[in-house]
Amino acid sequence: MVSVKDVAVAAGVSLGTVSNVLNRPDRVSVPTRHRVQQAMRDLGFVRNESARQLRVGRSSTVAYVMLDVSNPFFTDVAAAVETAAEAAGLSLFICSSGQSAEREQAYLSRLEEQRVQGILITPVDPASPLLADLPARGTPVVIVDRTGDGESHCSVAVDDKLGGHLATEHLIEIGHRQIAFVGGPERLGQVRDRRAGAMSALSDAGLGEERLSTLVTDALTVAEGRNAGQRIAGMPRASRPTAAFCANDLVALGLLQACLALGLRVPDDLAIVGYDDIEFAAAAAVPLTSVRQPRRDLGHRAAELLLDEASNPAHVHQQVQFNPELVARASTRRGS
Amino acid sequence: MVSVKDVAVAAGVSLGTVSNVLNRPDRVSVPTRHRVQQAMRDLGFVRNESARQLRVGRSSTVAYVMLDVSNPFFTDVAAAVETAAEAAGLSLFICSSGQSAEREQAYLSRLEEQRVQGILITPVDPASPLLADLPARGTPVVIVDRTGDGESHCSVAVDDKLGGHLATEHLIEIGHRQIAFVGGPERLGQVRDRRAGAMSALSDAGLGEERLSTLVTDALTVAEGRNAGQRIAGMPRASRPTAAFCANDLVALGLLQACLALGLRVPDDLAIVGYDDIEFAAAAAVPLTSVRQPRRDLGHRAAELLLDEASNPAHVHQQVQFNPELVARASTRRGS
DNA sequence: TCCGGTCATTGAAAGGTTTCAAGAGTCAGG
DNA sequence: CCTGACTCTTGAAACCTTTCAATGACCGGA
Repeated sequence: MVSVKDVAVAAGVSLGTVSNVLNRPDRVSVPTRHRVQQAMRDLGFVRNESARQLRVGRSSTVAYVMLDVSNPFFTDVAAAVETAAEAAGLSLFICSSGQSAEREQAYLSRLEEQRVQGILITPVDPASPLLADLPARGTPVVIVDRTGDGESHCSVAVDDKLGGHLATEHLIEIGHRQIAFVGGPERLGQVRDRRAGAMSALSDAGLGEERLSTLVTDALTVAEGRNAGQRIAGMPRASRPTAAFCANDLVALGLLQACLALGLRVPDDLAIVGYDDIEFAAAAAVPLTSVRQPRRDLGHRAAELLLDEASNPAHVHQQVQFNPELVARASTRRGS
Repeated sequence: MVSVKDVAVAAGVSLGTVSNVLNRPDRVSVPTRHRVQQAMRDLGFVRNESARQLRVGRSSTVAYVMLDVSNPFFTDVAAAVETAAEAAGLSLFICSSGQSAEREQAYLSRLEEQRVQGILITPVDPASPLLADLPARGTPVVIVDRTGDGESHCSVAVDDKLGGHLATEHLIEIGHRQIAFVGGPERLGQVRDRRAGAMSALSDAGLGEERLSTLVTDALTVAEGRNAGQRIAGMPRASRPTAAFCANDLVALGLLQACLALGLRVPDDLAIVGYDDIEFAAAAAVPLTSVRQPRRDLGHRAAELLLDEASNPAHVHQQVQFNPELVARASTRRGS
C-alpha cells in the first residue's frame, strides 16, 4: 500500500510537500507539483481517508438512515438529500434499517464511530436514547418525516394528522360512513398520527369513533396490503367497510390488487385512499387517490438544516412542518 | 472528544487494558473490565473508527453503488445485499450514482480512500479505468447486473439478451409484426443487450430487422416512458407499432399510463412488455407482462462473491449468469 | 525458600496524514 | 556586499487506536 512517504521519496521531496500538493496546491511551485503528481500516478497512490480523518477530526460524509429502501417515498427523499449533499461537496451514504430497531442502532453506532458530519434519519423509534445522545457528543442529527422533541434535533416533517384528516374528510364527503384504517405496526408514529387524523375528521363531521375500524398490518408493504385485502374481501357484505384509508401507498396498492383479484370493484364496493402519492399510485389498476407529501422539499430542507448545524456554531434547532395535499383519483370516484 | 486515554485515566488502568476491554474482553479480569466499562459509559466514550482503521488496515464496511435509487429493482437487490452483509457482520453503505458517470467516479474514489472491504456496483460505464484499477490496488469489486471482463472482477448478471429474446418471441407468437423497442440511453449495456435479444428473436422467427423500430429515451424512468407513450399515440395508425418492448418496468409503466390517458387500449391497440418484474408491475392499470430477474439471488450471490474475494486469498473470479423468465399478464393478453 | 508457570496488565511502537513553525534559498534595493 | 522580504520546502509533532513483547504478581510444588 503506497503512502505519502513513498510518493515523497519517488518525487525527491519531503512528505510535507506531498501533503501540500494534495491540500494546498497553490503553495507548491509548478515544477515540483507536477513531479509529485506524476509520482502519485506512477505509484498508484490513494490517499488514506482514515489517517486524514484522524488528523483533521471530521469526515466529509453525511448519512441518511432510512426506514425502508423498498419504499419509493423514501428513495425520493434520499435523491433530494443526495442532490443537496453533492452541492455541498459531501458524499451521502444511505443505510436502510428495514424497520428494525437493532439494525438502526447498529448503523447509528457505526456512523458515530466514523465521525460523519451528520446523520439524517427516519427513525424506527424516535425515542431511542442513542438518538438523543448523538448530538451531545458532536454528531448532528436531523429527524426526517417525524417531528422530534426539539431539544436535541432539528426535524422536518409533514403533518400526518392533517394528512389523515384530509383523506378521511374526503371519504366522508363522498358519502362513506364505514371506513377501515389499514396500517401498522402501531409503533410507527406515521401510523398512529395518520389514524389520529382520521379520527379527528370523523368527530369533526359529527360521526362516532365506531365508524372507523382498524386493520393492523405487520409492516407497511405491498404484501401486507394484499393480506388486508383478503381479510376485507372475506367479510360479509353488511359489516364490510365501504372505504379504506391506508397508512401508505404500498399497502394501498396491495389492498387494491387483492380486492380486484377477489372480485371487489374499486371504488364501487370499496373506495381506497393511500398515502405518499408515490409515482406508482397514479399508474395503478385503478389510479389511486393519495395524500401527497412534498418529498423533495422534505429531503432538501433536511439536508440544509443538517449542513447548517454541522458548520454554523450559532445554529438553532428548528421543527419544520410541511402540509400534505390530497390528490383525488379514480379509486374514490363514484361511478367511474 | 473523549479517547481511550481518558478512559484509562478515569478507570485507573493503562491504555492497553482499555483496548483489551474493547477487543478481547476475555483477557481482562472481571472487576477491571467492569471498571473500564463503567468509565466508558460515564465519559460517553465513542471509539474512533478512523484511528482503529488506520491501525488495523481495513474497515468493516462494504458499499453498493447503484445506478438509480428510484428503481425498485435496484433497491430489492440492495435489500438482499444488506441481508448478506449483515450476516457477515458488515455494514452496507448504499450510494446512488443517479446514472451519472462523474458521480459514480466520485463515489468510487471516496470508497477506495475509505478502504472499504469491497464494492458492489451496477456501473454506468463498465469500461471505466478506475473500475479496473481498484482490485489491483486492493479493493475487491463485484459487478452487479452487468457481465464484467472477467480479468479483474467477479460479476453477477442476468442474461439480458435472453430476456430480450423471450419478451420479443412472446410478442411474435401472439401475432405482433411491428414492434417498438423503448429504452435508452444507448450507452447503458442493459439497453443494448435487451435490444439485441429482441433482434435475435426476430431473426429466429424469420422476420426482418425493419420489424423492430426503436424509441430512444433519455433515461429509464416513468417520466420518459410517458414521453414515449405520447410519441407512439401520436403516430398514424397505419405506421404505429402494435406492441412495445420496454427496457424496464419504469418505462413500461409510464408508457402504459400515457397510452391509456390518450385513448389507446392495452393490449388491443398496443401490447406492452416490461423488464424486471418489479412489485408494481402486477398492480398496474393493466397488469404488466414483464421479464423477471431473480433479484434477490443476484444481490445475495454478489455479496457472497465479494466477501469471498475479500477474505479468501485463493479466490478466483467468476462470472455468474442467471436466466430471466417471462411473466405473462394482461398487457399482452389478446381480447382481455 | 526458591522455581516454573499462569494470568493480568503495561508501555512503547506503529500506522498515514495534516499542520505549523522554522529553515533554506532567491532577489531587489540600498 | 549586506539586509529584508518573499517564496518554497522541510521536519517534527499530533491525531487515536491496536498490538505485542515484556513486566509483575501470584500460586503451587519441590
